Amino acid sequence: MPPACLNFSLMRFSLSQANPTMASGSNSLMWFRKGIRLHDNPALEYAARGSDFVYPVFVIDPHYMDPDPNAFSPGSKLAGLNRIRFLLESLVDLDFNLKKIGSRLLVLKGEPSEVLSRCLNEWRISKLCFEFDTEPYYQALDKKVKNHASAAGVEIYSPVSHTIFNPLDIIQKNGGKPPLSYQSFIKLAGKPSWASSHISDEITWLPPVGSVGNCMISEVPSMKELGYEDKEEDERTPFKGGESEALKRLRESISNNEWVANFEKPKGDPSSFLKPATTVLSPYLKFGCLSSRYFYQCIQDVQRDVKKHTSPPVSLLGQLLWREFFYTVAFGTPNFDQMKDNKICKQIPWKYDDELLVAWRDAKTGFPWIDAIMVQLQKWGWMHHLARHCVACFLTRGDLLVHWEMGRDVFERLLIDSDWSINNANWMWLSCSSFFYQYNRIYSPISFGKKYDPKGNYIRHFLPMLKDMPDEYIYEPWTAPRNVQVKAKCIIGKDYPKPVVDHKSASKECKQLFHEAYELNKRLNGKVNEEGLKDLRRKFEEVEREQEPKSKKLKQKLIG
DNA sequence: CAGGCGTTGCTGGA
DNA sequence: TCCAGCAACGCCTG
Repeated sequence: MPPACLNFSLMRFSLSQANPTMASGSNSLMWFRKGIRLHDNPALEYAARGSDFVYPVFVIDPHYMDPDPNAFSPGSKLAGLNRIRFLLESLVDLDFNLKKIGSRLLVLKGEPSEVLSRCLNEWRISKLCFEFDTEPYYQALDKKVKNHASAAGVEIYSPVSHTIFNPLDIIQKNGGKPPLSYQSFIKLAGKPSWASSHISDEITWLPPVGSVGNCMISEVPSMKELGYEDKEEDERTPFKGGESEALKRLRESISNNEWVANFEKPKGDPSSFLKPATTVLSPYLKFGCLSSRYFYQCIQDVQRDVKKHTSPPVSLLGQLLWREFFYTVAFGTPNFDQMKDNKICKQIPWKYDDELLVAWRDAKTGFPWIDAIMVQLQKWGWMHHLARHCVACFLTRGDLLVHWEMGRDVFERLLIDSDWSINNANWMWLSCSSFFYQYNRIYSPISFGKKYDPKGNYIRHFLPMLKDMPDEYIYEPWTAPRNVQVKAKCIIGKDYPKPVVDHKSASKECKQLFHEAYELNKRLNGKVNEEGLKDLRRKFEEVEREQEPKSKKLKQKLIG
């Protein structure tokens, strides 16, 4: 069981007391996974306390980092290039910052639990320290590692520091079940125990790294050394990984008191890409380059200085609490990343349609607003939150009825900030599978973007083939007369695809399907089996066939 | 068991 | 910029 939320007073004194002359003959291993930072890092501070030598380790898991030529985009089996590069940049920065305080990062390669077992043995480690992690992958891995370590008599310290609250505390407070709404989460969570005190400053000293013996250690590898072709000329994410970059970004964001105080998430402009409407601190929180607790305190300091400010859920602080909420539900819900056997997930007869999925994934839906967002995802690994809503809604409950798990996989791979708990939660939210159920509220792939960017600058940037399309057709280029298409050097159906569905009829069908699927879920109290879903899908396909001639005619008319 | 409420819908009108 | 009307869900609270 993870220890309860941190005692910050302990952390404040920890380093000054870690005096090398008082050495007790112990070696510590600090295992970095997330939490790639020196500030507010209780596991690292504990490792430093009273140790002769501290071995800061990062293990490169080939499963996560080796190139996979069969993946749909360049990268490994699980991550696209942007996120792999972001991670390497974060590690280089960590190594740099460790070197400034007399240490360094030791990079090893292999299955993490095997690598660590060897290290514990070779370096005669007495304390193994690593941040507690709620993800199923780490839960399983950490169990293995803890078993190895305990058998070898190694002390384990695994504090909760990736989140502000300990998800386990919240779940216990709620009678063993995670809260299912933001408001009930807020009530349960209250204020962090350390809200009125200040968390510790950055570490200024670490015990040296001991002899590495026979363990194969290296510097942080480059993309090339990992086997990736990393062409400079490719458009890549403008966001650079690392703690230094995170703190710089944080300071820039919070230096504008008024902006912090008036932040209202739903009012941001998703089409603003040169100057994003949000902080873009999410990738740094994901990898723990930025401490969520430090961020929380910084926002609080700003709010104390201003007359009035926005409140959760829309405020900046509210965004951090969304993260906490989703981490808590994800930790307390078995099979959180799937529809089947997931108690909080509505059972919907989704399609497993590869053609539709690929059209969406590869920015070929024929809806410029949707496709531009998907190009930004591929190139930058980041889009505004509302842009994510639009494409997720379009793929699932709004238009295509493709399974949310298929969209989730694409986001998980390509986003630099993809986070297991938050990504799955948001896909369930947007697909009306959990948390949010108003399936009649559908984002229009045409008019939603128009509200913010009537001239279509965002579309023109990410879809250059449409750059000369007149404003009045930029969101619906298939309605442009032939001569306009010729003049814009963009023939619809040749230079840019025709729309993959007619939004009006597709969204109407989606609402009908959801009406029936919800009814079935209600009647069976959520226990819908595969047979039930099949029936529903069959029934619905009949409706689709009946409506097809009509919608085909309409489509033809639209396309001309 | 009913009523209030929910981070971010759309259209059309003032 | 704000509003009503649209159609209407489940969760939480009393």
